[in-house]
Amino acid sequence: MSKSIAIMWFRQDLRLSDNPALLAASKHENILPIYILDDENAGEMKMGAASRFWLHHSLNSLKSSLPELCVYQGDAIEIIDSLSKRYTIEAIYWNRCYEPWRISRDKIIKEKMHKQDIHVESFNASLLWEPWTIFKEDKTPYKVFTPFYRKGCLKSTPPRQVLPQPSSLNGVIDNQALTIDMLNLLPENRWDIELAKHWEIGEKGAQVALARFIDNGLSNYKKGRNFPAKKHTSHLSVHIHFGEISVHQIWDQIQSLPSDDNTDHFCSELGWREFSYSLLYQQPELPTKNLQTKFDNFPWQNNPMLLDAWRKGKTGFPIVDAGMRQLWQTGYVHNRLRMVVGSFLVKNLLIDWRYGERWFWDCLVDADHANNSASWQWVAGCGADAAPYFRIFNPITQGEKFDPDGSFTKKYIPELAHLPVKYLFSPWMAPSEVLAEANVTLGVNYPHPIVDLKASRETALAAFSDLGKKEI
DNA sequence: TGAAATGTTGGGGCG
DNA sequence: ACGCCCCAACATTTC
Repeated sequence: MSKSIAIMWFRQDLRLSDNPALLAASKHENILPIYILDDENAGEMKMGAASRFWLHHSLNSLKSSLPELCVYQGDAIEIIDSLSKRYTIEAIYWNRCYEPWRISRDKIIKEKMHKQDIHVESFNASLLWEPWTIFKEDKTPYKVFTPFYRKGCLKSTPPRQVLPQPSSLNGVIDNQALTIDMLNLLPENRWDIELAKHWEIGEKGAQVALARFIDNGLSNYKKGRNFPAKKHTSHLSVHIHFGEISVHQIWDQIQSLPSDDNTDHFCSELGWREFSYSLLYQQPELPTKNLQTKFDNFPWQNNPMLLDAWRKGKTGFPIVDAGMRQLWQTGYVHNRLRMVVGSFLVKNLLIDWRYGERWFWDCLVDADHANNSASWQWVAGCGADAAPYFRIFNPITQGEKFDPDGSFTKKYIPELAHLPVKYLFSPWMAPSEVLAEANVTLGVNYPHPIVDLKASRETALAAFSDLGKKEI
């Protein structure tokens, strides 16, 4: 007789606290905690390189806090099937994920297990409000953020209570499981070593990040969040994405503080995440298809040279390059700069937002399908409740406004470190003696601007305006 | 969660 | 003293 077990299937919930599926599994005598790297079902949506690096460390962190963690690689449907043949399974527990490919895969597994009379139970661990519960009065989903959040979420049933960590867990080892190292999640040329220095990965790191944010960042969040050189953003996105901390835990702690503009604003940012998930749930093709179909006719240029310069942070526009180099060096970009570099790619370079989405997907440690695709559609102007297409960021003005002393830009572009702030965001305007004094030679140690700001802006606006005419 | 173009106002220099 | 012009500074409109 094979051993009788309950399976706790970890996915995007790599934590012990406030983990509903784990708590349910902990009532069983013998638990097999598993993680499956399922690139097969993910297909094009499989995790990018930066995410894999994070996953590697997060799994190790999780494993060290559990009696055991068994990892597998491949089609989750087959792997769970095979487990069901080798063990007597009392139950399978997991927390819900919302990517379309996972929803359809999980549905198949659920049906298969039901046929074998195996109890399968899924829980909500990563959204404050389930996307199928928030609708307008006419029963259709919200398409505008503010009413979605204010009338939909805030007026709905409050988020569930935070759950305690299981008091005890009896882990079982499956000798056919792989080791975490065998998943090959780390890159061959070890850029991950430098990246790792910027982060504390795992459940403990997530709690530290939240505490640090509440102590230092939150008090001036609303204004401070716009300045990349300041430390007023939470840096929680990646921990939330991997479920090292739950939004319920965050919401709960912030709501327990005296309410003000800063706490409200931060909570509304969590609301944007809910909104993105709602959009993805209602529109599974969000990552690839313009929500506003008139953008299907947009005359993208998709010039590979320009795309390459953007990726490498060599556009000749210092605030853009600083953002893109921050992405490459740390796996993260400050929110203000995500908007700046996004606007620049789509509107000044006329490159399809999907190229930006793919690059971010590969480079961001917090790459998240719902957030990434909803945000790129927002920047491009083709999404729901999107920034209007004519809102084109001026990288000079944005630099001057949001990095006024130039410290952020100079950190990531050391070759401009000696340039006076007056010319830092537009080095091509600097008199030649100023450039010489600062040891800057355009075209040699820092690029000439790859486009003309004014002309490219006008081209983009004209292309967009044509779109409107075709529609009619 | 823009920016540029255009419009308006009011203080000060100047004939 | 007065009108005229210039032009910041701010407001509104347009893309």
